[in-house]
Amino acid sequence: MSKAKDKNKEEQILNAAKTIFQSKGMSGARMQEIADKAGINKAMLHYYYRSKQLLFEAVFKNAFSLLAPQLNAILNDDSSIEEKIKNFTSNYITFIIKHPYLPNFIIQELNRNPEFILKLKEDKGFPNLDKFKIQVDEDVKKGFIKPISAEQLFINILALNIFPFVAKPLIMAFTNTDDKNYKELMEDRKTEVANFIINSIKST
Amino acid sequence: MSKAKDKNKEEQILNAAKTIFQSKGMSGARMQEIADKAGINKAMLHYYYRSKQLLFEAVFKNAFSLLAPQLNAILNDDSSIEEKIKNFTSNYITFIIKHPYLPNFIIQELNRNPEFILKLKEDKGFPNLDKFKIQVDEDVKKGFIKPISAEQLFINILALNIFPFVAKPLIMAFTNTDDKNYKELMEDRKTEVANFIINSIKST
DNA sequence: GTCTATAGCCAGATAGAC
DNA sequence: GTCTATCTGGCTATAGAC
Repeated sequence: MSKAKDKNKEEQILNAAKTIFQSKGMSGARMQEIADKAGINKAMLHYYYRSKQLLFEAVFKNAFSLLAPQLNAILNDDSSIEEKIKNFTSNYITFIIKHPYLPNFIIQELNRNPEFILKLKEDKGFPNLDKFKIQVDEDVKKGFIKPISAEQLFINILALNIFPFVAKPLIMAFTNTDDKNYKELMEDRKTEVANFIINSIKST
Repeated sequence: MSKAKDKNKEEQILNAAKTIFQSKGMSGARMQEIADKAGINKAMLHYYYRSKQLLFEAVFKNAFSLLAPQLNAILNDDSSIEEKIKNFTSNYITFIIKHPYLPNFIIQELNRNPEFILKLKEDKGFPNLDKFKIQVDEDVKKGFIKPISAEQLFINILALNIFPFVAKPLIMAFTNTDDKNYKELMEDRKTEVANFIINSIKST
């Protein structure tokens, strides 16, 4: 039974489904478990969402729609590269600390089902590198930053921000930290990551 | 039916199981599918490995034991930080291009089953940061590299190397690349990533 | 060791009463 | 809209012949 103030049943179900799907994946999740968590009957899941597959897709799209605006922020606003990196890193890590299962869920299910991405790409609002690419290329040309392709820089930014959450158990094991220490590491990264990137690309 | 020259049935099964488990995960994999791929009867899987769970654990340990030595290389050899980063990046990316499902598989199943890591940590040969930490701290103290904690540096190295493979579908979608372009991007990273890291940390 | 047949269970989906 | 009961199929695992 999730938080009391879900307006309607549909939302109540969606929230329960989110929790279960995000922690167990499509194939590991059980409709019964979702029903229990939502505090309703299993038959109602089918009444509202018809099938497990459709319920899953609703959850997935919802999850992705939370993430996409975060990316668009870095790609499409008008600030300098350096500011973009600082803002994105700090905002993104703050955001993920609140939704820790999100990136792993999306990555996981896209790997199982790469054709999903085609549907997502149709939506306007799907992150697009065009503007960012122009900006990076210009800054390189003007000598503001060291030569780097926009694609590689973008991959690096994503990697440094997202990976530590996706690989949490691995990282905790390697660095021999408990949950509290891990949290501190991630807090530090809100500024560390931006510095790391900017140090690397800025011209000397 | 996998490559003809599996010495014995056990290995033949293990190889088939590896393929299926790595692409579908524990809960998504079907024993029948593994049997088909191995070209043998479903009952034989149980004869050799008793249960799906045990077969899975065999595959998982096997996968992890491929990855661990790669990490130990960077953590425990005697070269300089800069050389370590260069060697690791180039070797690791070469290695993963050959085993693309590996990191995702390990990360995925550890997230579902964080207690797995406890068993792995018991093995000697489990990657350990102690030596790397001493080296980084000394280099920082001597002013060879900019101040950074060994843990954060290690996380960054892992992130930049591993993430692009884990998030392949996402990255292909964002950068609008096909399989061929993606491969080129990854090839470039064999040197790009090391440069990116070294640029960031080396003293000016 | 290898195979066929089947036990036994569990999960998604639906019928139908209320 | 909501619930109970049940159908149906698929999956792991094993019994048992060879």
